[in-house]
Amino acid sequence: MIALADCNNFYASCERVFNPVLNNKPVIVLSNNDGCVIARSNEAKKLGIKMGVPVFKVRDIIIKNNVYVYSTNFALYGDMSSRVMSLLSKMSPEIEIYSIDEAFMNFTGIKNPTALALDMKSTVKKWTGIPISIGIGPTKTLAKVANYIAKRKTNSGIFGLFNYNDTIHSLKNLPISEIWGVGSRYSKMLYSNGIKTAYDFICLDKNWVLNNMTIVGLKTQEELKGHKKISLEIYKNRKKNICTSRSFGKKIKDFKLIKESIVAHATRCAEKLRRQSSCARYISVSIQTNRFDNPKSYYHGYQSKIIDLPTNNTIYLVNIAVKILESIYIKDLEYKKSGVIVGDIVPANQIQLNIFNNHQITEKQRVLYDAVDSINDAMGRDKIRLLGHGINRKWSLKKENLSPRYTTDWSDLLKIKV
DNA sequence: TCTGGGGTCCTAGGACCC
DNA sequence: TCTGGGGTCCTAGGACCC
Repeated sequence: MIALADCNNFYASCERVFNPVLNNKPVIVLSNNDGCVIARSNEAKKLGIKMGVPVFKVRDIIIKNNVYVYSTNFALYGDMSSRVMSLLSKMSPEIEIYSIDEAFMNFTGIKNPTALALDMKSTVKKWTGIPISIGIGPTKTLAKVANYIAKRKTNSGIFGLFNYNDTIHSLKNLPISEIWGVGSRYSKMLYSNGIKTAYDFICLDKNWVLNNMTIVGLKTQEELKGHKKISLEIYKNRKKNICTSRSFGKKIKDFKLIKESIVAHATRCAEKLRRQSSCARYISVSIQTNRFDNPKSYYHGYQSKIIDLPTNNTIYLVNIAVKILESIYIKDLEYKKSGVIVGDIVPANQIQLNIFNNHQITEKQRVLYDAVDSINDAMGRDKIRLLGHGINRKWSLKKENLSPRYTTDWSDLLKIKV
């Protein structure tokens, strides 16, 4: 048996933990740049605020109903997440942390899975203040189905698919679009073929699924039938790509400002590489105009380069990134977004040395980067940075409704009146 | 006026090799 | 006029996830 624990309305719940005024009130959290709605409390969902909707489209609802609005505060959410995950992993050591607010756990051999799940739920609530739901099933995909039901149709927040009849009954009531692994494209395709529920889907011929939805779709179908095809990944693997990108606060033409953003993104990528002790062999830079403007004039310039020797050297990566930027930048366009991706990542200690290259981090540079990284960890991001990074970050984003970093910054500790 | 940011996996097709 | 058969590697694009 596999269990899936999922934090309810995670970001909104994090805001609530430190501000009880928000209890029972509609709360939403916005994406970077205060652009879209990316989390909603149940009360906000009831008001009809949809996931991913641009804020300006629901402004009237927000004002009319006194919806509490927050900018993203990832320092807070990341810290709350690691508290929740550490509690769960104590109670169930075989755990795969799947996302910031979800974890799969191996419940094989557990005599009373429901009791364990209830215990987890109350422990997490007591120690962190975060409400969670847990679904249990024979496969990951069925655990997802169970979690879906736990959230919507139970009071306890716990639901298990333990036998055949329950499972069939649940699948008959599950819309095809809610299946893990079936997104908007496949839902549309399946729907137009008369497939409306998860049950309809498992009745389909295997070959038809393979031909129309590749091996990935077939795995999903098998998992829904109770056959394990997606295994629990307990051991953290290094990321295969690392991406840093942002929309600008406003449209930008000026090469200098765009360059500053690319320097900042490449710097961040190098930091992320060093944090996981790895090096990248490939780097890609992209710049885009606003894709919501006239589609004919939309420009998305991107280009990648193979690095001859894998590296996590900030200065080297920044230099390549800027060179790539120079070759994709077109004058007089108004840019809205830029990004840097590094990939083909290898562990730093497994690099084949090459005497003709000298951008490998030397001992001296390693000491330098260790110092820079630890100062920035302690004092705040970018306290020490390359000059090309810019001073004002004029390209940077809007964050108008930011909550304090209650758990990660001394100056933002919650104040209690005595 | 205002539209997120980070990932994964699979496939088809082209370049190249013998 | 006739024009093989087997590989590998890389990239772009498309699907998905939270």
